[in-house]
Amino acid sequence: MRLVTWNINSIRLRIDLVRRLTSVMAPDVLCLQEIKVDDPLFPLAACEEMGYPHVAFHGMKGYNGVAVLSKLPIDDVRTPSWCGREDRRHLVARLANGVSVHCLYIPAGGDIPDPETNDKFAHKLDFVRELTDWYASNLRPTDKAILAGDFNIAPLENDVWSHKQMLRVISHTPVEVDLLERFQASVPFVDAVRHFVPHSERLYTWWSYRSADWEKNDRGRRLDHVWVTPCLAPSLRGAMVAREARSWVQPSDHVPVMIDLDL
DNA sequence: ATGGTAGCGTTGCTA
Repeated sequence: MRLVTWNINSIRLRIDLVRRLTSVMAPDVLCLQEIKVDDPLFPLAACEEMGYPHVAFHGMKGYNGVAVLSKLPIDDVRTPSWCGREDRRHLVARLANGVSVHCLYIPAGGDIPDPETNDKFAHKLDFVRELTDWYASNLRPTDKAILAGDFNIAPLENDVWSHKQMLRVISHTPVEVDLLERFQASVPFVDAVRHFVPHSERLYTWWSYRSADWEKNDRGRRLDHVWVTPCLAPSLRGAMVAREARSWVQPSDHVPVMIDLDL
């Protein structure tokens, strides 16, 4: 089974890029974040035409929103919400092969890395704490589950272009990296991409729209992740970050992340 | 220290 996750930054504006991705990579399951569309306007027919008859989506007008496109039947869909908000950042699709796919979009957290003065950062930290508690009590290491999405946190030194300069920049601050590590340890999850790419190797999935010449400067961050439960780790066969998608016409600022499993 | 771009949907919010 091949799974790809991608923060698409508007599924309607970039539906042709979704088409390009699915024809090039042919995932069995595609997790999308920031679809930025209310459910009645979701491009369901286009997804079906691409070969994904099973689609679950949970969107809202203008912001956020997540979707799972699948070639395999989806037996059950859940859309948890956190911190008392209806943010539409989380969708759990149970596939007919017994694997649960958890599509997740963790809040970015704003600019100032202080939860006392920045409500968005406080929300991000609370969001991860609530996820940690929920997964610790609801998911076991023997459950077949994949957690994929834009986590908006780059945990490792080589997940950012400059560890030292990023320590005070939201996405790489010690407090959120520590919370993400606790979250990962709660099940515990296996980082399916770093399973194949050594920690000593730089790896990014996001480059800001604001930086000119992103490719030359390469000031990226690894914000997008795929984690699997321990029982799926022996089935992992490969992982890849589709960096070339950042050069596509009118690209997302995130690129697709892929894993292959032999179930 | 600052500002840079993009999307949504109307002009400010979010990333």
